[in-house]
Amino acid sequence: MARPRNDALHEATRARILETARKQMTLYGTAGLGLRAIARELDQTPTALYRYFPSLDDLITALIVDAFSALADALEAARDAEAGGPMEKLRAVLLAYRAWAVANPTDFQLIYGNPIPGYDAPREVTVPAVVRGFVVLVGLVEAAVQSGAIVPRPPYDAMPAETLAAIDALIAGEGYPVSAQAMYLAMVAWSAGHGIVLLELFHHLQPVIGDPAVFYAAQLDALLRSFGAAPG
Amino acid sequence: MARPRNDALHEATRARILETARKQMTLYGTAGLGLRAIARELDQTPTALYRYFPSLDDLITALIVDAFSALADALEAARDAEAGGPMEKLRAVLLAYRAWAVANPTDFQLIYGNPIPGYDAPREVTVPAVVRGFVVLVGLVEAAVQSGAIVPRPPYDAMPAETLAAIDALIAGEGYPVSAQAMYLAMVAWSAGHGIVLLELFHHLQPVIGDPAVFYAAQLDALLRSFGAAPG
DNA sequence: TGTACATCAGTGAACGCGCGTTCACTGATGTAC
DNA sequence: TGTACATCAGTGAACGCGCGTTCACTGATGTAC
Repeated sequence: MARPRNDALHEATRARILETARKQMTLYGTAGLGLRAIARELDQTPTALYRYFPSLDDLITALIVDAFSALADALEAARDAEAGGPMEKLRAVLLAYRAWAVANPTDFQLIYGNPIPGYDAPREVTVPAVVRGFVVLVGLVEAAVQSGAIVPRPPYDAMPAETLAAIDALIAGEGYPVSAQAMYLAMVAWSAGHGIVLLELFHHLQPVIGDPAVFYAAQLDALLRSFGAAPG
Repeated sequence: MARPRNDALHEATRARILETARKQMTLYGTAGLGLRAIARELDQTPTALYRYFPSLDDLITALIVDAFSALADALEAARDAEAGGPMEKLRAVLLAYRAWAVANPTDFQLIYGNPIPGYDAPREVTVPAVVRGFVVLVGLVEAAVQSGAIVPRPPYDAMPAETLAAIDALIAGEGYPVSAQAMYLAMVAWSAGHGIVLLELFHHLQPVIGDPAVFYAAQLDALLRSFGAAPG
């Protein structure tokens, strides 16, 4: 080939486009994303972007995958930075979940909020990205169960038979090396944190309870205490 | 006046417009709402809608207020239909919260999901609509506390000092006839349910735990048990 | 050392589309006199 | 009983705008010979 593509430069421009897209998204919402607006901000022709993304939908997919990866990075970093046992690491990871959402509200809306009209995420590329973050959570719950930090105790010592059957089927089907109880408690913790984060993000919490960080930490500690151990 | 406006007819047309808007919203998302698209669906000129709404933003505001009202209606109906004590009524209301969201996913996204790009909700009209639903929840928690069905018990017997201060300030400022503890527990229950509902709405729950209704009911019972009483 | 040329990043015009809102209007209708 | 007219619902053309995507192109650049 007579003129090889400068991969480093190409990648850098691609990153600049995504960065600008993220900025636009912050200003105009996830549904306000547009190729022309991004190009305008970059002082470029709209058509120039087609060198980097075959279509707007592909650009959105890249944004989504990046967001899931960044969230997973944050969760892994929190886990590895915490020196304590699995219970303390679990606490750190759930705190990091909220922290990331608050620091990156638009990215959080992109991956966990309303779908973008006319856009359909290709599952084969987004699902692995979701799983990576969830694995951090489940892994720590499993470790806490193994170490005896989490002990079966009401009301979380049992789960509905139907729920257990679904989890068992998933674990068997995908070959995940975790117990059904760990996966169940991970979902319990995730959904609990998720609810607070979303209410905070759209300002439904603050008028009542003040600082959401305090409220979130209190709920997290209450939940972990119910799981069988006092918070670290 | 020579030609009085037929108020019933006018109101009926207004309702038809809102109904069509809701249908469009279901198909194309909350951000896909458009005056022209609604008019097209109604076989009318876009300008005809200006007889009923001064602008698209006013139409969206009407949709939001209606959605909050419908949700509050559903919660009140669930409370009044349940024959048991405050604890049973509380459980019924929280089940109704999820049921309404699942039955009206787009309306739920409209009021609790991503904001619509370029639209700003007028707080003086939306805030009272939000409050009406929340009052149902807080009222029942307060009644349960009064009746002794909810008793102070770890981990929900206390709350952070900062949270208590914020809630006290709100209660004093607005003159709500409830205790801080009741308002706190209402927020705890709301955010817990909210998280499950949103994960279910965007299909993050189903691949793991199967039927969200079962999971939701189990979490609800676990929470109410922690509040101090066995579920009805 | 010089040159042909494949490939690169990016341009500029154009396509067909949908959008919210304005304006001047049309025809129907019910009331006041 | 008849008529003028204010108000109604709705029309149709037009405004200026932004959108994603196509197409043929320009000029630079680095390699192969």
